[in-house]
Amino acid sequence: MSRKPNTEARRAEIIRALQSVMATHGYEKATIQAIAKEAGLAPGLLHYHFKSKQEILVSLVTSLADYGQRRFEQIAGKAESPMDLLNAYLEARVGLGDGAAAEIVAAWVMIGAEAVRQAEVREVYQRAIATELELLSELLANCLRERQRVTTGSRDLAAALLAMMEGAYQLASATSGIMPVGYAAQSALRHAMLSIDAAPLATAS
Amino acid sequence: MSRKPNTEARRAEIIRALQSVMATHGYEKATIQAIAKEAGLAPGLLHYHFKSKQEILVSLVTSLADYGQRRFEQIAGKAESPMDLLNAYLEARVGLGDGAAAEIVAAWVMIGAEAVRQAEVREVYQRAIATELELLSELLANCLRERQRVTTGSRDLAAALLAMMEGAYQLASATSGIMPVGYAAQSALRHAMLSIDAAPLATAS
Amino acid sequence: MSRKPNTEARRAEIIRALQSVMATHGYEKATIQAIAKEAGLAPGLLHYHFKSKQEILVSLVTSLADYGQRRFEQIAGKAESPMDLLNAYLEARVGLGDGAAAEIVAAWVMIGAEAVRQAEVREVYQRAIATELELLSELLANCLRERQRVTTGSRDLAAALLAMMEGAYQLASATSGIMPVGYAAQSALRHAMLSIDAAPLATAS
Amino acid sequence: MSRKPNTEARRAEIIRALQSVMATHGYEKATIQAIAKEAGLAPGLLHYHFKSKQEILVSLVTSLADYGQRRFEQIAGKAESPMDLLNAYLEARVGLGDGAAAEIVAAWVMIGAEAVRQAEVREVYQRAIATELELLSELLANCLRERQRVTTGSRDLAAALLAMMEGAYQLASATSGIMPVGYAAQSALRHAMLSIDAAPLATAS
DNA sequence: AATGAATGAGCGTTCATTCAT
DNA sequence: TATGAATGAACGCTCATTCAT
Repeated sequence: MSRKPNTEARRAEIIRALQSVMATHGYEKATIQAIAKEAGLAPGLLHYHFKSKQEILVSLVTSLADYGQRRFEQIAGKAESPMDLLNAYLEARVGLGDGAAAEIVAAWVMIGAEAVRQAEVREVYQRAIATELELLSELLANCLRERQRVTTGSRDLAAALLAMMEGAYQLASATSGIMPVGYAAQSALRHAMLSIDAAPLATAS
Repeated sequence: MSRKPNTEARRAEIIRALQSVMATHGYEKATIQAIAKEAGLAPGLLHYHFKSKQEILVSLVTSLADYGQRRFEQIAGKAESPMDLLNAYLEARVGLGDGAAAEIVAAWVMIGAEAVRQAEVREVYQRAIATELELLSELLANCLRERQRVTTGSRDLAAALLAMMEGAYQLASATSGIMPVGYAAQSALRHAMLSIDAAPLATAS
Repeated sequence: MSRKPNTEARRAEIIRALQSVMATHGYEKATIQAIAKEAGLAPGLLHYHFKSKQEILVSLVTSLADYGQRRFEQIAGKAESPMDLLNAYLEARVGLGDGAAAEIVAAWVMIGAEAVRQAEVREVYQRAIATELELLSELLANCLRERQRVTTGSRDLAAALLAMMEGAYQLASATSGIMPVGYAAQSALRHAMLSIDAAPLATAS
Repeated sequence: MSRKPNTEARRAEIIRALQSVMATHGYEKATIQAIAKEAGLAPGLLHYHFKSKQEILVSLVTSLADYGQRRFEQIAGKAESPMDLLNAYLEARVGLGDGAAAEIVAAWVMIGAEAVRQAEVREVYQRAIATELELLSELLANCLRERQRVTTGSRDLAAALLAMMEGAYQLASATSGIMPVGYAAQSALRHAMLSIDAAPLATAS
């Protein structure tokens, strides 16, 4: 007899709507009214499901981080070698082709800017970045190990690749023609391979 | 009899104040009141010297682009070889150490986000990025030529390096410890050198 | 469950408040704050029900035009002869006696001035005037026909009478004693009757 | 040795500039900056020659009233009969053909609206209207006397004609095609003549 | 759960007026 | 006289948030 709570579904709709509006209008101009309209909901409902506008943003950040994780795991399922896994990761991050991806990428750029100025957003953003860094670092280390190289430089290399991907997001969103997102995957992979090959051989201890 | 115009000086002060406030609060929260306070001016005066808040932002973008240009030329003056020049460029872009640099870097990240959503900002941002790309591309081509390599990949390599630097700006501003800006210069240089060495030799035709 | 919309009622209140404030302070000085206070509403609410201040003004113009129309129809209901109808019209337009009328008249004068400088207001103002002109023209033609006169001059006469009424509004609002509004009805009627009598007889064809 | 004061010339320029700007933008939007630009003067200079913006407006009203007076006297110079004089008056008031006239007419409409809400403007506006009324009344009385009619109705008739002219200004400024200013002169003259002819004969006492 | 009206602080911008030069 | 920078109050408008229904 009790009503079935649909809070989780509603929250997801709202988060999704914020992502969509943020992609083109930024966070400040993503008004509650605009998000509600995008989601097809009454404005008042948003504050029923979320305490504040910032809470929607924070939820979006974790939501996007989770989405990236799932996407990688999905693509990685088919991979067998460490190199395949690395490739799968880069593909999951920057090898996005369709329109929905452009929205996600633009939204992520906006999130990055908000992370600079909002401590609460920064916290969850940082956590997401740190997780990425760790994952990528591990993937690179595995590649290095496979080729009998020392793994000391894997974290620095991961940071460089991460920066390249984030920068590609930015350039892809704010310019046209100069740097398509998809192109970044190749660049990153090439950089990774060059660096792996250039790494010193691990001596048997 | 008549009063001397001081518009140029005032405009510079205001632009500088916007940069400072944007670095920590973003563009939307960089209110006219806040900028005026930072500049030590009356709020109304800002609209005497600028038509709109957006005009201040656009001026800041070109101002920062010019600053980068001058900084490179200054550092490049001492350089002799193509490799030195490349190094000087990367140093000018990401080898910033002092506090003022962090402000510039953070402001540039905010500008990048605004470029996504404001056409007028995007235009001038794009122009700045294109100029950088061309310059860096030329520097890389010179390095390639010096080592008798084909220069076909120089533009793609330049784009990758540019993305890496922009991404480093973002990560440096929004996270701590993960990726210091200064570190990006080394990464970029290493990537450049690896790529140059890996480029095929130019055959005498 | 859901709340009932009350937009139409609120819009009417706001329009009414604008009319009241405009009558004594003009359009520019009829600030959103002042209108809100007059209506007993929070200032922000005005922009919830209207997109802009100008939209309130445009709504007021059509509202007043409609009111005039209704007022005429009401008075005209008792009329029987063409001359009675003409009299009813003039009465409805300028034979206003009570205090509410003075407010309407003054507001209309302000609207006239705004129509000169705001294209959007001019458009709806012009439409209202054109409707009046057509109606008055028809009423005059009927009077002329009843007396077997040619109706060729009816439109010019209508324009002259309309001008006289608008001018009476202006003089009644801006001066005291020189031209009471109510007096204009008599003048206009006299002018109409003289003109009708002076019109040439329609010859049987 | 002493500098030749040019205050009067400057004041005239400023008044003229206000008239020009008011005609299209109204009084509130006729900013000091805009008036100064129209006059080709520095903004600060306006408050050197006038105490306030309102003082410029008041000066404009008297200036326009004087201009009308001079214009009538000029045209009236050639007139011989009372009827010629009446005709000359109406011609001077509404028989304006060129472009400068449209500006004056529109400015006068704006002044009329300001007179409703500003006591100080109303005062001088009222004085101008009263002068007009007296003059027109006298002209009509002369026409009536010439035809041996009683002059009792001359003032009421004058008021009606004045209203018609003011209304014609309004309609000519805010609408197009419905009522050209120039047309009002004929209407008014016809109305005057009909009324004069209809006035009862003065009996020899 | 859901609606949509209501609130009021704060935004960018305008502008009459003042004033140092 | 003349200039143009400077001031600050007030404007129309936006918007996150609250709340009665």
